Amino acid sequence: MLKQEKKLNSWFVDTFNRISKVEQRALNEGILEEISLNELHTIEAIGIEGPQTMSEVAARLLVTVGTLTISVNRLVKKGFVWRYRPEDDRRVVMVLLTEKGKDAYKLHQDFHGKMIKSVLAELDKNEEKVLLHTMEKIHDFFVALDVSLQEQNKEKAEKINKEKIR
Amino acid sequence: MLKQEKKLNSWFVDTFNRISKVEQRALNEGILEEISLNELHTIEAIGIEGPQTMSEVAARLLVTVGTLTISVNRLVKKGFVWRYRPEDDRRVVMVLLTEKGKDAYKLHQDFHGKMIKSVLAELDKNEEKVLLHTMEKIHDFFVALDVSLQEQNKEKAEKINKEKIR
DNA sequence: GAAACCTTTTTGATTATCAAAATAATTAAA
DNA sequence: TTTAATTATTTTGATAATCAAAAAGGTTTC
Repeated sequence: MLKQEKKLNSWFVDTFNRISKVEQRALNEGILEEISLNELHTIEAIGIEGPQTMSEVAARLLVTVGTLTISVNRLVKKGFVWRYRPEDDRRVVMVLLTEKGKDAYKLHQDFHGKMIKSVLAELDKNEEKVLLHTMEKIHDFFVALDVSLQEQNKEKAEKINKEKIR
Repeated sequence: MLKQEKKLNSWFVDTFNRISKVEQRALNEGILEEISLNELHTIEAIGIEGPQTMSEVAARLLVTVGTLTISVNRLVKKGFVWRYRPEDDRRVVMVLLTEKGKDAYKLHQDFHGKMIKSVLAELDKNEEKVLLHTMEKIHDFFVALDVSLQEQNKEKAEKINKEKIR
């Protein structure tokens, strides 16, 4: 890596580390005191747009459905989430936010909004434009990389499986 | 939030979720197969610049020293890290990377380097310049926010403590 | 109506994390 | 120069997050 790339890299790494700490520390108020950052992200992924299946939410969070089951259990117990099986297809499980869950969602959205606004406040119009452009590129880059790695790992796992069968 | 802010926010959120997944999946090769992403980040924080104290490394990772002790135990057992007490001040514990640890460090740095290069490849010279400037600002912003939230929480904890004593 | 398929939960295991208590070593104070 | 205060780390006890694989409960297909 060149010197500039190194700098950029360490800013990325440290900023990313810090963002989750910041979110965690900001959780110390009101309703949010009784949930973890992860639970909040689950609430965020369920969203206020109406019921979602467990699979949909797990895909959005990039975790297995089993992992989601565990945090949803807790969120239901704490009163942030409702869970039910629809009559038409009783295999699936729908989850949606209760009023309390929606409040938490909104508080977190406000927090994100403030964060974004404060970041943008530091930048001039041109910088803002470049940042938007860059973030889109970075996002797309990671989506593509994620998908291709996922496929690679799948293939690898299948190979191993075949060898086991032999 | 305005439309642009919303976009920026959702890129942040999703990129954020994905980066750790991507790094995890990319770990599925060679030496890196035997360590977790977190352990790799510990290796990254120890670095190749020579021995560091436990406290220094913990501060860099933004975790408690107790947490670090646990992952260093494992890294020592797996042969990535050396640990010793220096003669001149036997309170502190120094950690440093073994050859194997350095190899892992370099592999991970290469991965980061590729990541940075692919992002920069999408930008023209001017955008690159602006991005560097912008990321520095964003980084500093989050460091400042993190520090101030940390202080707030400390004060709050002290208040609660005083009330308990009364 | 049995077999194949789909969706979720459960199980068993590991890792990451913290706060608080315990341990070990040094420095300051009496 | 023993005692107290300070510093640095580890241990302990507890909880949360995670996965893969097995189990359970439904639906479709043949």
